[in-house]
Amino acid sequence: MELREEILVGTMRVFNIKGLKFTMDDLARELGISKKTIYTVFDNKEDMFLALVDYLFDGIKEEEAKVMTDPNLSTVDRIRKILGVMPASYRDLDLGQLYLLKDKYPKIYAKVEERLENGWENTISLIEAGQKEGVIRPIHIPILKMMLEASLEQFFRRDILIKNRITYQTALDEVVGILVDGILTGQTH
Amino acid sequence: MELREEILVGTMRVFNIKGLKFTMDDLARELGISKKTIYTVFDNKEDMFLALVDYLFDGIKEEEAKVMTDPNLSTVDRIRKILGVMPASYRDLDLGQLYLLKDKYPKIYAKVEERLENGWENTISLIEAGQKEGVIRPIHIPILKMMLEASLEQFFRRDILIKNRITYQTALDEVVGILVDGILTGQTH
DNA sequence: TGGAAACTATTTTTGTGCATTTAGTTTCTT
DNA sequence: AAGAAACTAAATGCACAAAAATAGTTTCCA
Repeated sequence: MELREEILVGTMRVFNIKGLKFTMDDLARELGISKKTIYTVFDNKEDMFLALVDYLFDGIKEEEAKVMTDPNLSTVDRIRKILGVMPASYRDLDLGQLYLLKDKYPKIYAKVEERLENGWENTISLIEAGQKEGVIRPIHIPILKMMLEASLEQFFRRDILIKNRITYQTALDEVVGILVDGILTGQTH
Repeated sequence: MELREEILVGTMRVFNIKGLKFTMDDLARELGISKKTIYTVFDNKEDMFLALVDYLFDGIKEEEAKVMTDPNLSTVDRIRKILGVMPASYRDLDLGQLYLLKDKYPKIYAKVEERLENGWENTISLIEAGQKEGVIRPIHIPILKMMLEASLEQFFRRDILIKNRITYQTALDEVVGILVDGILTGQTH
């Protein structure tokens, strides 16, 4: 792994351990390199964060592209899979936490916001396709989007998963399942 | 309407206008009565809040009782209706806001927490009944609970409803609809 | 009886100086 | 070329006092 990527991955690690208030010294210690080396790659902390956001979302886009181009999947299959892609990457880094950087790093906040918004383009086009096919009910897509995002947020904010002994993956699968299938049985697919 | 109830309803109004930082002077002005009169009914502000919480939840319980005892409804009908009862009362007062009183009025926080928890007893028993009947899939009820609560919270926190020109009632119906039916068409009920 | 308004004891908020922390640089060393 | 460590300027946090706001009481008046 190249140095640049190593630093970004290390940033995620130290971010998850120390929270959003990690210092560049923390990061250097975590990586076992000196700050000087970090600053040979990135001009400043903000640039590093911005690169991290792109790195994360590019990974998501890549996974989404796989789902979109897989010829063996139906539209509904694709929706079911793609609804899990973005949330899955939350395991690497709680993107919601980045929102707390709003005051200190407004640029980062704007970038996360923008990429979270654009990150739904594939999903939206799939749902619209599904609606044209007649397999998806006419719903307000922003509401569905909001329900998924809000549910994810709760996984981190409250200790609901720990309390109920549910793993993140199980919970995520169930949330997507409820959104797609609802809670009723006896469906015709 | 008796004085006590008038004060509680006025508290909701002023709470929704001024936010959680309304003063007793604000309330007296809103009601067109003097503080003295308020203090003839309630010993202090905290007691008034506690009474308000009970007032709200008693209203919810009442609506729920109607749903539970209506002999014309199936279990699924009941679930669909009862999932809307608690959220509907959020229109009167954003209960989520009361959570912010945690530091200043821990007693109120505890009461809201306790009543929100107990408020799910009817819903839980209905879902369990539905699961026994085989009409509801085996899901983790806490996750469903969390999804509804998290979605509601978003209605108030973000301006998503205004942005998309969706009324609260429409959004609420759609959230409940998605939770119960999912987003797929072609279900057998 | 109840409203208006003045009053007071507490709380809450605000501003400020001081100590600490931290981003980014520089120096020295291997 | 890269690490360790010292360094600086700026940001942040904190203690504490002054100022403002507010809960609850009291007085007076219609």
